[in-house]
Amino acid sequence: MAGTKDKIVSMADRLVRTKGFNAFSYKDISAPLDIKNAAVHYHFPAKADLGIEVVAHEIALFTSNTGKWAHLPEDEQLSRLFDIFRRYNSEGNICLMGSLATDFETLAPDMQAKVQEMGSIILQWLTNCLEQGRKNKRLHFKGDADARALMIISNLQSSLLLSRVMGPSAFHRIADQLLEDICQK
Amino acid sequence: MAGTKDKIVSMADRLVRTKGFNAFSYKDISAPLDIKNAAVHYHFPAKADLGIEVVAHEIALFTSNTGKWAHLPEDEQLSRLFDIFRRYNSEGNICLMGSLATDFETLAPDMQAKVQEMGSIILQWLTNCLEQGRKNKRLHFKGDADARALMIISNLQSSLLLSRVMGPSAFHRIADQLLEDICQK
DNA sequence: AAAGATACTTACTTAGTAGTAAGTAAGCAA
DNA sequence: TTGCTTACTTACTACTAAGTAAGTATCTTT
Repeated sequence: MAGTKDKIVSMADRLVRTKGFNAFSYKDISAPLDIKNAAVHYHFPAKADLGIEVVAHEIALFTSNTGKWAHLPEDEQLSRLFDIFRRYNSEGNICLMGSLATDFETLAPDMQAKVQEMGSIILQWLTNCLEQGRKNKRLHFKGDADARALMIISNLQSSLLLSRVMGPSAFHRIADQLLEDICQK
Repeated sequence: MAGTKDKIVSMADRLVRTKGFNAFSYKDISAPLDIKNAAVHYHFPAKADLGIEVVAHEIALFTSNTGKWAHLPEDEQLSRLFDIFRRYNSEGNICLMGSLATDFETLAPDMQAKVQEMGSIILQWLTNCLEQGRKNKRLHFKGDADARALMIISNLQSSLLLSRVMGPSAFHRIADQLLEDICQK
């Protein structure tokens, strides 16, 4: 039996990705879970506490996933990352970074720090993956690996946003071209 | 004498780019302009009316700019587009599309339509610019011009978001790599 | 000078928001 | 059995949001 606390975090995650952090309220969480507003405050006194938990959960998930892929060739690892975003897209979700970066200036300092931590972790992993992949001749790109990592993350993030406005095919067209650019050459 | 209405739109534009559409209130506009809340409602009865005007203003600006560049070679036109984003970055602003795409699901239908219109106009221009540029051998890229246009817009948009979280150098590293990829080869 | 439009202000309503203080029911621990 | 903890609910405060109705000062037109 998944506890109330987990359900709240899961609900908040979904809401951040669909409506944005500033656009959802505790009522949006409490009503569907059939609990009271104050029950959410019991587990997460301030909204920032809930936001931090959502980000922490995402960091844990990312770390767990990339850990499982560690034995795979780099192009395959990259492909798994793309699959995650592909699923976000089909579910109408945007990525946490994309959503929270927009509202970044309005977030509490400790939540800002957590978002930055998430960014660093993702970028570090991707930079390493690209670097190793180029060494093993499985990936091909010009310039610094960390600049290229920034570009890829930026593209994945934003393609989900554009998909929402221009239709979901936008994501696939960007992702396919991106993979083609870097895997074959 | 710039009228109050223009000042309101300009203020709203800045607020959308810094805080997001859902995170600012009419008070954030009326207080700095030293007018009353209701004065903003006089010009823009509903918040969506103001949002639509902000987007319309951006469309007009974009059309005016690209019109002025029409005589330039395509790589130069592209470079001008990048300059605009470079200025956004140095001012700590994100682009309208990036900001409004995050909040897209929470926007009124007529405002959603206006955002989509803006997206179409920008993409159409960029696709055309890329296509012509490749024909004239001034730009070099693989695949469809409209997929590439999506990628570039997506990268520019999201690099501003990432800059906010990971530091402003993120934008420059992405933009420089992007231009290098497409101009020389 | 009179009538009307323009651009507001004053003063308000309605409907939310995050957050809290105090109480309670159920389970466990000594 | 008494006391403590967990996980809430009830009932609220303080505040902020968008939006409105009615009044006013200042131009503009006739």
